[in-house]
Amino acid sequence: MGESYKSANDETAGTPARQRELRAQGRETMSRLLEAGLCVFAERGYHASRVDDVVREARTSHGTFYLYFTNKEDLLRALAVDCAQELAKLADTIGPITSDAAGRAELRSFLGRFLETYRRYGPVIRAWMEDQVGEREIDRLGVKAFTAIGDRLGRRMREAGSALAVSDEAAVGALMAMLERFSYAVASRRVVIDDETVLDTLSTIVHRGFFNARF
Amino acid sequence: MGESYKSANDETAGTPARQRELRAQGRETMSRLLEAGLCVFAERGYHASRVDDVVREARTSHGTFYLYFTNKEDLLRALAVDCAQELAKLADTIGPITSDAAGRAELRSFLGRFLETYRRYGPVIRAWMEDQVGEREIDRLGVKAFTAIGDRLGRRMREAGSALAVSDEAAVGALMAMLERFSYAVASRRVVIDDETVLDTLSTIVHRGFFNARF
Amino acid sequence: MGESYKSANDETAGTPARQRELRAQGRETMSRLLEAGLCVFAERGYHASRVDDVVREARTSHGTFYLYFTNKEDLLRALAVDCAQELAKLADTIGPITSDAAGRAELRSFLGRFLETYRRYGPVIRAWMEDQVGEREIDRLGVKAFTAIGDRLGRRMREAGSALAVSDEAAVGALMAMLERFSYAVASRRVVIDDETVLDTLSTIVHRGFFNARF
Amino acid sequence: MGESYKSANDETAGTPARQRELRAQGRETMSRLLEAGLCVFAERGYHASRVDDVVREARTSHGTFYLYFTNKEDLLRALAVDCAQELAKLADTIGPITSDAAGRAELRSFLGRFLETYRRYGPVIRAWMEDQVGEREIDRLGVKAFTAIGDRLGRRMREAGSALAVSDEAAVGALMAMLERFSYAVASRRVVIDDETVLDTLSTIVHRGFFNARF
DNA sequence: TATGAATGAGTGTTCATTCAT
DNA sequence: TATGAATGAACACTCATTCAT
Repeated sequence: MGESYKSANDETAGTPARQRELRAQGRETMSRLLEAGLCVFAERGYHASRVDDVVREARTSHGTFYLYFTNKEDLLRALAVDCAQELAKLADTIGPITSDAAGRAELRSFLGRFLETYRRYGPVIRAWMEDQVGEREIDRLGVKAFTAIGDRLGRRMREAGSALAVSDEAAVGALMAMLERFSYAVASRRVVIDDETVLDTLSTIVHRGFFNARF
Repeated sequence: MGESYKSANDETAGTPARQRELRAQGRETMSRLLEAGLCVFAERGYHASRVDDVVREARTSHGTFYLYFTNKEDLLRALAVDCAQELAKLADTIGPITSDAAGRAELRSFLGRFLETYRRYGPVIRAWMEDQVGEREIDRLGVKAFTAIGDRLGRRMREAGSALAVSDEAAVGALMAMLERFSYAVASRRVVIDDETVLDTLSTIVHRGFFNARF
Repeated sequence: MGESYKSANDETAGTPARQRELRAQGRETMSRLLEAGLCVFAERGYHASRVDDVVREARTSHGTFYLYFTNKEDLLRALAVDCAQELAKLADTIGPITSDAAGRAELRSFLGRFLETYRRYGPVIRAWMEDQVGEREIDRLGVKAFTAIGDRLGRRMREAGSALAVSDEAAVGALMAMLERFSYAVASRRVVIDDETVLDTLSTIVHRGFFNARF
Repeated sequence: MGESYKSANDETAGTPARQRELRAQGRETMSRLLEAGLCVFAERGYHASRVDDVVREARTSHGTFYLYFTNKEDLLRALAVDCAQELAKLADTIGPITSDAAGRAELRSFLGRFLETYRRYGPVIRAWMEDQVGEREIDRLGVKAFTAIGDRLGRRMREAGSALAVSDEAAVGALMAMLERFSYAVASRRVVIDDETVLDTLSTIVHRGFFNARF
């Protein structure tokens, strides 16, 4: 990833205050800052992260940071744009999740990709879920991205004939909640279990709980 | 709740630096501060909450706060002690969750109580789950409380013959993750669904996904 | 000592804001506060001492303190009055310090009494010497007391024919400086030497340095 | 002096939290802060000095202060390092103090240099002697520096055959006490006497009292 | 394009003093 | 006479942001 400086013109996120055109060196610096943001936010969480930490991680200076981002939130926004894009792609790849073994495989595959995405964009997703963002616009990106995935999963549930859940909305909400928080636990090593086990267990549970699995 | 000033001697949490004897007025003020803490933390989250907000909410002064708590963290600790106690009680009440309708009823009842507890102590639980606490001791309280519930639920799963989950630990982790985050979504009105629907849906899903429900 | 509550009417120091006449219980409380002041000031120094410490030491309450003293400084003033009185008495007892053995004995005796006084009133004297007092009046007490002793010692020097010191004023200043600070070192156990040795050494040195000792 | 930013690497005192490389401007600011510290501490004493006073004196901002020192104590530490160094140098220069006129001249010269050092570093020395420092490490610097001078003077006393003082330790203690406190009195203009007179008087007295002077 | 330096509003905490009972 | 409770001004320290080079 890390191509937000390409989409900068469209989104006005992660755009240097004055300059638009970035040369090689500029792109390199910005990329380093984005990466550092991801890294520092992951360690401390967005709120507790200091611009100072980011700058040190990116081996650049305070002044330089504000050459590329108007403030700390702007860095988050840039990352959020990338993350939302990634999640949108992810939503598109969710194939039919049938009640049989094939459905379970599809589900497992999706869960794996979600976990992977969380591994990279976890801090952004956390900021969304933990309500750390003070700005509508960024929040909206998250809501939109999660809604896209949730809607798709909801549709797949209905296709699977999983009518037992009283409320689709509640079911989808519960599923997304579990996905997000458990991914956090796994990605942050709060829960230490190898990925295979995690995915096996999770797909089984979700398949049975939400997708009417038969076996 | 709000009786931490009773258990103060045992726990030394939420106790004025020098173990003062509190009279009626003092107990009243302390109780107001605890309540205000819960309220403010719920609105803004622990980290973003200012001592100033808490004292304004409690209609008292800045100085008074430090008469009862050594610092902001100490207030959190006091609340955490209460919360942990509540959760411990909750863990004890989780009866057998069989695969039949009775089991589902038991599960639903537990989920309802959990949600209720979350409604009161949500901010404390959030602080635990979102890793906002800088202190081991407080964290330990949370880990212990959640472990107690998780262990109990895990035992109930095994009793229900729900052997399909590859890893008990992963399953319990996923369940707790869903419980915590979905309760947050519901309690904070980020997801707006009436409690009955939430509980119906959740108990069905969890019953099927984790407790081998037959129907 | 501790009779400042008797002289209260004359000095208006250490006098309760409203009441003048103290009954037995009142005198007892005030005395406890004075003693506590001495004790706490000695440990932490006047400036660093908290009213809270004094009150705790005197096993009484915050409110009570302000029943007897208008503020922290007022407590110091009360002690300063006592101390000044003591030092004045001390000044009167300084007999002729001749250049012979008898003079040295007289000197030693004075030094012993000074050290004793320092043991009790050290913190007050420190406050004077370290310029911790923000109030003219209290300062004046100290200056007056020290001047009285210094004058007397100066006279004894001249009587001893110790004309070698170029400036009487400077000599007296140096002597008082040594007395005060060395007493502090000894009384506070920063320098750990038994009193006999201290007095032997000091009297010898001072006798030779300031009083033209022959032997 | 004021070269603590040079010795920063060795001592880690007075160094910005994160070891920054200081350019000309930075060094200039730091030097201004050190100078201001000396100035303000001298006026009010270390304890009573406010960081605010220091930055006002240095004509800089509150935030800037914390760019160079982690806290008020750290500023004191930086000054203490410089002061200790200066005193160590001073100790090395104390030549033999014989009982004759030459010895008196040597003594007078030392006293002059001590007074000069006190004029600059008085507040630091005061902080040491008045026990205002809450930190072992800084204290140790002072003890070490004073011990070095005291040891040297003690040796010179013994060389001078001044065996009359019962206890070397007590004699040295008394001498250092006098030096410190009288220097304070002179440097702070509490005692107003011109330097020549002070030095003449002091050297005579000390020579006779401690160094067995013959004349 | 890069950087070290400077800033000041915001926040946590202490403590002398006053108040109500 | 005694006391626990309350207060708020004063101070230390942080950190996002701006500035000058």
